[in-house]
This record gives sequence, C-alpha cells and structure tokens, in this order.
Amino acid sequence: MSQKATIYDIAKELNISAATVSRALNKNPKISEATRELVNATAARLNYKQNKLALSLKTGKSNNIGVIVPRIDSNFFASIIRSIEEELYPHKYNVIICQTNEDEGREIDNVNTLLNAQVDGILMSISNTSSENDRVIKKVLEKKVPIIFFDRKKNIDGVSTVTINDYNAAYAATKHLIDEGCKKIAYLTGDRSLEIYENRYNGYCKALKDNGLKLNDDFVIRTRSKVEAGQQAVKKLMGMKTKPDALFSSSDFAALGAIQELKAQGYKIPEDICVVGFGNEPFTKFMELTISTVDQCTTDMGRIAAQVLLEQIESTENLAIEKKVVLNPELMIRESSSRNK
Amino acid sequence: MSQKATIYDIAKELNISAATVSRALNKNPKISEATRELVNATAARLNYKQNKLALSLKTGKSNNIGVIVPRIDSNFFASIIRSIEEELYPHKYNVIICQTNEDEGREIDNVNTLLNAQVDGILMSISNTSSENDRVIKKVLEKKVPIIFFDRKKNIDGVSTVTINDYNAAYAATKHLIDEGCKKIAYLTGDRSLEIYENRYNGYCKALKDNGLKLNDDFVIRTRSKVEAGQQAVKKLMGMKTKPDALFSSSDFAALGAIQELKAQGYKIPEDICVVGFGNEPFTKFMELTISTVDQCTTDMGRIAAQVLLEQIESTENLAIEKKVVLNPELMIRESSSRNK
DNA sequence: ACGTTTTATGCAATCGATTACACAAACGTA
DNA sequence: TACGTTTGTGTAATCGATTGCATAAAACGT
Repeated sequence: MSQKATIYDIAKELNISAATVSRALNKNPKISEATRELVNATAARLNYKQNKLALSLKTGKSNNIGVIVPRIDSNFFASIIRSIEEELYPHKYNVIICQTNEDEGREIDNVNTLLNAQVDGILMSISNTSSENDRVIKKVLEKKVPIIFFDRKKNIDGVSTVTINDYNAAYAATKHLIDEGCKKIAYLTGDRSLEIYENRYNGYCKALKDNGLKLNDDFVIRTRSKVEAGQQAVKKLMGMKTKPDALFSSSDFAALGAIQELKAQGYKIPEDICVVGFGNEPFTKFMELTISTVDQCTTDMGRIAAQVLLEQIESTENLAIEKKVVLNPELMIRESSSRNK
Repeated sequence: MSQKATIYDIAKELNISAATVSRALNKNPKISEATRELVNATAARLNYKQNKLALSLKTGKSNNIGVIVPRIDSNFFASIIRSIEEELYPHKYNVIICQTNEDEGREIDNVNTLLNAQVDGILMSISNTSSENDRVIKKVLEKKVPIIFFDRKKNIDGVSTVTINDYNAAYAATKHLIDEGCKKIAYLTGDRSLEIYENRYNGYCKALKDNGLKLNDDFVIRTRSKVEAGQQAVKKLMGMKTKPDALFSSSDFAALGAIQELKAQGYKIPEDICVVGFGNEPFTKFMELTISTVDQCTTDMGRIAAQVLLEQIESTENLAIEKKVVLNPELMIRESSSRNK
C-alpha cells in the first residue's frame, strides 16, 4: 500500500492540486491553515517522503558532496572524512565517498562519476600527478563545480587547497633530533613527486644546513609507508660503514618497522638512535616505547576543507576562489626521541 | 562557455531532436553510424556529461547506496566501508556515508535523509535498540528499499544481516585462556543491550561452565571501549581480594589500557595474567608485547553485506529476503596470552 | 450593492533524460 | 507502378517537485 507516495497521491486523496500540496508542505503562507493541516496529516498517513532527486533536478543543486581519497581504511583519511561529514551534516549535505587505490584511471573515473551525479562540490586528496589528471580537473572547473584539494595537492589555477606545512614540520622534527644531540640523521622519504614529500624533504635538508650538518644522500631512502619497508630501510642503513644516530621517517608505519628492526639488532632507542615518525597514527602513543611523530591536524583539515568548499558553493560570485589554507602541524615529542629526561 | 551541456544543447547544435541524441549516446542500433559519430563528437566538444539525476528520476533508480555507522574513524568501520565501496564500485553504485555518533535521533534522521535521497538500499550498523528505531526501519521496508544490518544488528522481519559469530569467538577466546591454565578469568563487557555484547558474554559464560569454572559476577565489568576504561577496570579488579589470572576484553582498546595498568602495577603478562582483546585493531600486532585478539573479518563482512544488498536490489521478486550470514571470526593468539612456548 | 483588495488555489511550464508510437524516405519486389 | 519493409528520426508523455501567472471566492470599503 505504501511504496513511495508522491505529492500527486496526496493531491488526489484530498481532491486538490499538486501545487497546493507542494506549497503546504513548504509552509508557504499563502496556503490556509486548514489545508496545510490536511496535507500534513495525509502526508504522514501515506508515509510520504520528498523525492530529492526531483527537487535537485529542478533546482540544479543535489546537496551531495564528493570526497575522493586514496583509501578510507587509514586512520589519516578516515578521521579527515569523519570531520568533513560532521561539518557538512548540519548544512544538510551528504557525503559520497570514492577511493582511488592510488590508481590514476580510477581517480579520473571517480571525478567523472561525481560530475555525472551532479555533486555540488568535490573534496579530494590526489594520488598522482599526471597531466591527464590536470585536464580532468580543469573540466570540473569549467562546469563551475568547486573543487578543493586537501593534504595531497597540486597547483592548479582556481583550486583552493587545505594542507599542513610539511616543510615546517619536517624542519622542526629534524631540528628536534639535532637538539637531542644527533648528528647523522637518516631520512625515510615517500614519493617525492608528491608535494607533501618534496616539502618534507626540503624541510629536513634545510634544518641540517642551518645547523651545520651536511646532507648525506646515502641517508635518504625511498621507503613505502609499510612496516616491512621500515625494516628493510634499517637493514640497509645499519649495514653502512657510517651508521646514523637518528632516523626521521615520513611515515609512522615505516618508523615502527624501523624501531622493530633496530631493537632486533640490539640497538637501544633513544640512547643509540633516536626515531621520529610522521602522522600521529594511534599506535604511536600506545606502544610501550611511545613514538615521537608529527600530528597532521586531521580534524581541522577536514573541517576547514569542508568550510572552504561550502563558502565556495554558496558564493555565487567567483570572489572566493583560490583560498590556500596551511595548517601548522604539531611535533609530538615522545620517548623514541627523548634522551634528556 | 561550457557549463553543463544537455542533450538539448547537442540537439540544437546539430539540428536534430533530443531523442536522437539520447539514442545515439546510448548506442541504440536504430541510429545511423553517421549521426552517432556526429553526436559523440559534439558531446565531447561541449564537455557533455549525462545528468544522472534526470536519469534516476526517470528510472526510479539512483544507484546510490547509503551506509550508516556510528563513526567512520575507527579501524573497524573504516575497513568495512572500504570493502563495501570496493565491492560496489564495479557495479556502478556510489556510497553515501552517514555517521550517527551513537545518537538515536541522528540515526533516524540519517535513515530519513537516505530515503529522501532515493537510495537503492541501506547498509547499517545500528547503535541503539529503541523501538522508535524499529518503526523507522519498518517504514523503509514498506517503501521496498532493502536494508541490511552488519555487525550490530537487531532482529526485524525482512531485514537481512551479516554478522560474526560473537558467541563462538568469545567461547574460543575463553577456552584458550583456560587451556593456558587460567582459572579466574575476568571479562570486560560492552553494553549488553546490543546483541554482539550479549552474545560474547554468553560465549564467555558457556566456556566457563563447560570447563567446570563458575561465573564470578564481580569479574564481569562494564567497560567502555577506551584505553582509560581498561585502566580503571584493572584498578578495580586488582583491588579485589580474589584477583583474576586472566582478562578477556570485548574491546582491544580496553585490553590495551588494562595491559598498561597491569604493567604499571608490576604484573607480568602473560606469566601473572593473560590478556585477550577483541577486534584485531592494528596496534594489537604492533606492540612489543603483541596482544591476542579476535579478528572480526571486516573485509569479508563489508564485501558480503554489499553482495547481499545487491542481490536484494536486483531481485524484483521478494524471494531473496531475510538472509542471515554469520561469519566465523578468527582467534589471533599472540604473546599476551601465550604461556607455553 | 458594487468596485476593490485580499486570500487561497489551480494551470502549465520547467529541470534533463528516456522511450512508445508515429511516420517519412528509401528500398525491394511483384 | 504500386505496395510492403526497413531504416532513421521526430513527437510527446513521463519521472516528482516547484513556481510565475491567472483566477475564483471571500472580505472589505463606502
């Protein structure tokens, strides 16, 4: 009996027009009190729910926001998405989630799907830097669909971004290690074609330079964000004739693997070697030996990215374009790098 | 110039009708090769994207699936959502995420929002057991929108569920502790008005009984899924005159807190007291003292829940209703409960 | 009692795409 | 030459809700 009632069903039931029903439901003051009540009662009785698809088609506004991330089962992205959703909920926007698995084809596919779905805006953390990708993003902009990059960005005209200051964070972490007395600081880096990793690398280099230490290329190792990769890196580093006395990893997972391997080899942390990770993954503070790391302000990042997007959606003028928000990440100094205490 | 082209724009451009454009784009064989090519070329030139809202309105199928969870920034839900999305992606369904924060009002609100958005189905993990909630779920079913519960379910006619066998898992964990020689096994439980916790409790009780141990109510402590809550629980337990020699926690976080507090008090794990958690949170295997726990098969759960939903959406008949899938969780025996080795 | 304003409602177009039905043109065939 | 087919397009209705414009009825003023 129930099964998707429309305003026409209500209208028929009451022998009035659909227009009147629509107005009554929208509390249009031109509708009499009596009619409004009748309509409301009938709507409730028929289990009527407004069809947002029809509304969206009419108004050109879907009230859906697309979010594209490499994957959602990582604490970093999950907590950003959480705060995006929390921020958008009171504004009646829904969040459509897409994962790219770091695959370029899928990233482009996701953008197109979201465009087809008529989302009112897109929040994304890019996973590759191809120029094909740029073209697609530009098509989004041509359609006047606002798009915001968070964390993993890329410079494209008209695209606002919300990121953390990776350079400062890496600088601070490196400086902290130097302050602890370390002189031979190795660095585990991610893919430097992504801005975040390039910036962290530069911060690391600058801190060395500012403190009279010289960069040793052998100490910079490209490492995936995996426990095993951290173990591998340590095997390599500790097999060198000059061994590092500190390790700064651009991934908490690699830092963990590094710590495990260092312990296995009999090194004491932080006495023999200090370790600092990046990301403030939950496990870093749960370990018996708590791991120093950089907090990436995920809550703020999600919230602010959502706010910037909303501003952009709501501003009919193009005044709000290209906002670049840079958050200041916090260095969390914990046991793995605290010698003096 | 660009800005959302429609089939009418293409039609006007080529001096043909919109119907022909639609057919050409859909590769309808009745359209001549020449026309099809013209249409495709023009579509590309105008940056045309099909408006799925219009399509959905016409066909009554939005190709959106709603997912309702307490929160997404927990490894458990994040990895289930990941696998839901992975499963639905090839079928061209989009995933709309809603969080309830365990709030009943918000849960109901989310269901209504999804219904308004005309989702083709709903996957949810309920966070409360009120009867108001039941009413709303029944309204969903009246509208013939399939709904599936995963993990945190509730028995409602017509609702399929995908869960793990919490009873067996708790039984196995308790039995394992007994096999390790433990006789006084404390249990940290979640809110037993939720089926999962009730089932775990029952499994724990039955294992005790089957092995000639009797249930000590003082050893069953209601504990939130937080590190601090685990610490509190241990303070209470170890302050009793009869102290437990094992701890089974229905939360990994509480188990972690318990371990921290036990160590602080000078107890040795697993020698003095064995600990088993629940959930297989990533940190449990990262710790120096790895924590035994129960793996909840998140990947399977998400995948299967999505599959069951798809079946239900695709079957026009109501034959597929009420499928109850129960997965068998795996006990991960690690250091925190391994005395013999 | 009659013109004027107000109030409440209906009519019909619109958003963008699909599709049943109709039909003209081109072709083949008797 | 006339008629049946096939091929390719067009016309118009439809999905559900909104809204400018028109209008009937009621209320008001003098």
